[in-house]
Amino acid sequence: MFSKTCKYAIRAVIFIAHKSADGSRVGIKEIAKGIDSPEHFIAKILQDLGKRGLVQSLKGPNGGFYLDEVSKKHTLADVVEAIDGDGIFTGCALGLKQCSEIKPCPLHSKFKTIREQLQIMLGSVTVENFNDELNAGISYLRRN
Amino acid sequence: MFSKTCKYAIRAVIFIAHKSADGSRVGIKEIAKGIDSPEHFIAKILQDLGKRGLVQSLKGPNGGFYLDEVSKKHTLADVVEAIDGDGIFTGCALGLKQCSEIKPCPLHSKFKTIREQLQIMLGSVTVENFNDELNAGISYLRRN
DNA sequence: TTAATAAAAGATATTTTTATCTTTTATTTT
DNA sequence: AAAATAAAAGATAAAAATATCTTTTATTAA
Ligand code: FES
Ligand code: FES
Repeated sequence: MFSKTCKYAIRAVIFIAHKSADGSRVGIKEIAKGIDSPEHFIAKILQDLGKRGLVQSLKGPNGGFYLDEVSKKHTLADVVEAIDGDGIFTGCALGLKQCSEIKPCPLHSKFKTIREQLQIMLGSVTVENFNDELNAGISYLRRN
Repeated sequence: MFSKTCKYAIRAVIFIAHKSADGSRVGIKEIAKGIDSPEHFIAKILQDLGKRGLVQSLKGPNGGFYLDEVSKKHTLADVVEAIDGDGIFTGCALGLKQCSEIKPCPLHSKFKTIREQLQIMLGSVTVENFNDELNAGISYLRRN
């Protein structure tokens, strides 16, 4: 569904939203531990998300990653698109060069419905939407 | 969504079902052209599907690939599972080691619905289901 | 203003996926 | 039986994804 990179990215932004909700910043080590990802790898991913304006960061002591008011409101669809591109929302299920109504693949009509539902679902939740349930221990960003 | 290998595989089995519906066999070159895939690569994939009993083949003149009565009835879910495994049907959207109700990721409940719909959709169509529409030129297995 | 901290940037390495090429085996036709 | 055909098998290669390591830059605190 999503690339491994994208899964890490989603977990990371949700984690940052959660941990920096009080205005503080979260370091890369804490993030890596919190979402169970390779430290240097998630660093690269966040660097990329930073360039795209999906996360903010500060260097030096007390530095780390955080989200400004705009970033908090980004949807998971934004994150997915930033990392994996829009192929998942627009591409052909069977890999035809072009998904289209005019010359559709055999799966087109049935697949389209599901693809749209995925897009609606991801577009309807912001990265900060999960803060409460993470606090309450109702959902998790890592497993043992 | 699916690996490139899996997309080729699905297109190939649908193509074979279509072309061998009359009891004949289809050669690897015709398949590769018909679904616009690298010839040697789809050969490897079909070799694999052959071992798993999802396609049949015969060597020598008039040889090629075909589907027996059982194979024709296999669903696209069977093909996907043979190539990509069941991760798409059972795995966590965010890559947690285990998808579960007890310690779910933030996306679990919403994602589960979509994952199930995908499984139902793929499980409800057999590889031969598309023969008529392919004949009628209503759907396609390649684009220019 | 020096030392410590933490991310950014750059370089390299490993693994997995995708693709290609060659040789062998099975089958059929002549 | 020999020649031709076509897939199976094996070996190699290229590309992409994932992961790690090192150096640099920015920021803060002592
Ligand atoms: S053409 Fe394949 S999904 Fe639209
Ligand atoms: S735990 Fe993530 S989808 Fe079920």
